[in-house]
Amino acid sequence: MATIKDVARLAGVAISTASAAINRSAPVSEDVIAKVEAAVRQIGYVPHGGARSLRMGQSRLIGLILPDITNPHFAKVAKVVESACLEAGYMDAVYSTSEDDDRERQILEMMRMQRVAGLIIIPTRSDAEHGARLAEQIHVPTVLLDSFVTGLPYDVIKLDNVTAGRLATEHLIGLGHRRIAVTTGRPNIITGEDRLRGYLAALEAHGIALEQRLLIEGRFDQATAHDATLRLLAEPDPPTAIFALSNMMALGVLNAVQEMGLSVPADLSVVNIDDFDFANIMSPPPTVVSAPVEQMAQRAIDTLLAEIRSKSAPTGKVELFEPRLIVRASASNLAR
Amino acid sequence: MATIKDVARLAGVAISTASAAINRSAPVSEDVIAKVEAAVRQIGYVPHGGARSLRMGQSRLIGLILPDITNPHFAKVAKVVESACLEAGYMDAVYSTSEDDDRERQILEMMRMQRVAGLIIIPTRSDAEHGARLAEQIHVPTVLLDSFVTGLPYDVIKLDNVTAGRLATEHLIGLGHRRIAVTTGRPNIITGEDRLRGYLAALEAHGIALEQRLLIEGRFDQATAHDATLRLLAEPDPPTAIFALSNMMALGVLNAVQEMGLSVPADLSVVNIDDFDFANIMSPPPTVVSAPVEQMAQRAIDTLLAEIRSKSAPTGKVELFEPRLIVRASASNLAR
DNA sequence: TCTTCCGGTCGAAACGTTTCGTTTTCCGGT
DNA sequence: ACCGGAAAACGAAACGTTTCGACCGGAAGA
Repeated sequence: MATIKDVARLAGVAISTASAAINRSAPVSEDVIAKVEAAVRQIGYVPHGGARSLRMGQSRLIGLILPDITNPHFAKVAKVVESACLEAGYMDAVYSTSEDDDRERQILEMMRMQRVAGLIIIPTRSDAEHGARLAEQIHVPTVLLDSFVTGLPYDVIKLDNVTAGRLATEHLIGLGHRRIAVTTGRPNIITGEDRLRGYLAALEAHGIALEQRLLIEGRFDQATAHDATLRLLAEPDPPTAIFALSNMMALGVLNAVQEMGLSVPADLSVVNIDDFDFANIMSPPPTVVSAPVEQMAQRAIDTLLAEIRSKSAPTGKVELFEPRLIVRASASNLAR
Repeated sequence: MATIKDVARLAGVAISTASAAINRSAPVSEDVIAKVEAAVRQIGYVPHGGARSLRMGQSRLIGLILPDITNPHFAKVAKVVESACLEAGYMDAVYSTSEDDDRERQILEMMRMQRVAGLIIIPTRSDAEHGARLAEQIHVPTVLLDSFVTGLPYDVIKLDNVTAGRLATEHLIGLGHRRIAVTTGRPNIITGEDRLRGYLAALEAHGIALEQRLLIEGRFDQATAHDATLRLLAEPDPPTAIFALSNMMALGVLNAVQEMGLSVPADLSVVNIDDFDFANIMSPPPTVVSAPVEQMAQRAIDTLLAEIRSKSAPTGKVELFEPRLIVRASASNLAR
């Protein structure tokens, strides 16, 4: 395969000159640039990324670590990041942790092996212990997306989850609901905790007592939300509404209701966080609290790129994005 | 950062011995292995991927190039490939072409720069010209997924698209439909062409004349299918059924029908290829022809890995997977 | 006219691995 | 006690870049 040596020989210049011409990293005369570029095209030269990263101490690779690429929410993030990277001359390596700590560790190790220039992480857990472990393994500019990990000095981009939780809950309360169940994620995931906090705040603001049985601990996935819904609706005095903390959990709830031969919103009102692309062909079109995913992702990659380029230390700033309530048809006035 | 040199010094052995111990690439005594591994752990040594790829001529990276990671169909492929790679000690770099030739070219160049060990491609086009261009840029083991590109010697894994098209169409015909529109992809995408071929075969087998106006050329996306549906349904003598060639196009059709205040399947029957995860909460639950995406992706990465390991030339074999008709509620008997 | 400086070019070193040919060590057989 | 040979360990070269100091010639300033 063609190397820069071949280019240099063909162009009749020194290797270092060819390098300078290709990268515009030092003054080179016009005609030499022309000759070098011609040579590059002629032999189809493509720089060796490995050699480059060896010499320069870091590669033009950016790592994106998220829970599950299969979730449309995260797929959107991946797409935005990819585009931005490509534009900036970087590649990105996307990895799904599947919410598994070991896997996250393994991925982080591969990232390190590739000497990635920077990292965007949506971590599996937000507790301090996990944060410490992460910090130990990470030695490059990093931006935390969606989730804040206590004790880590990195920049954070996330939704105002407390407000999101409050918005959803208050909408249901405004509709007359009092027994509102909520499907949460595992503890130690700040996203979930904050949304729950918003829920609790709304309840309290309206003088509604919290019922522990209505708090369902899941794993942000479809299955647990599905099962919990089945169980909850079979109880005496079932909830009249469910607030699902994520898109996947909402799908689980909706499925369960449908399986039981009940219907939304007649038998149960549902609100969730995260919009769906295909919302208008769902039955019913869901009322949701949506997050500006793409903008957040864009901000994350912009921040990271800036940090990489400026070689500046992370500011440790937390940037909040505002959620928005979109009223459709999955939540209705409580019939009495 | 720690290098293998540090490991060697700490373990009290030569660099080459440390390397052999780490990679098990040459006989090393038990106690030396133990010492080296201890040293690795102690200083947190992680090999430098770039240096490795420089020396070995290829990296432990596998490229996955697909149309759009945001499409759940492709996201599934990405997930399967990622898992398999990780298991085999590889990393994968996923890229979306957005059906753009230039972008595909740019991605391919980055892949080459990284000296990827292999490639899985779902190409944007299937014509010979494009194939030639591709072949020119690719110099590593490659597997073509979903799509066959004429003139390329690589292994191919794909759905039996002709049968898929026939299955869908025959189901509609069996329901009494005669005016069946079909939303296709751009020409030169073999996937679409084959599915269309199945449609035509089914029509012919049942003695139904083809109406050109019912052939809608799209780009496998939601928007074109949406617009076409709007137009088609406004015509005199509109189709009673639509066969959507992809999941995204089906979404477009469904949206359009819903917008017009009509309903599926009462006013229009719809069948499409590719199932939806959330099928049972769609209204109506769609009748589809589904493809075993995950199995196909697994087969693709297995084939690629085998090829990389054995350093054998590609067999150029085309492997077909069978589609399956799943009858739900979006297609019904034609009321007369 | 002599010096200074700068744009342009060059050569060589260094980055961290793996690999291959060579040397050392150790063992069993005579 | 010695030899032969296999197993284990070693040292050095090579992979393809970028970067840095050195060099050269010509223009500008004295």
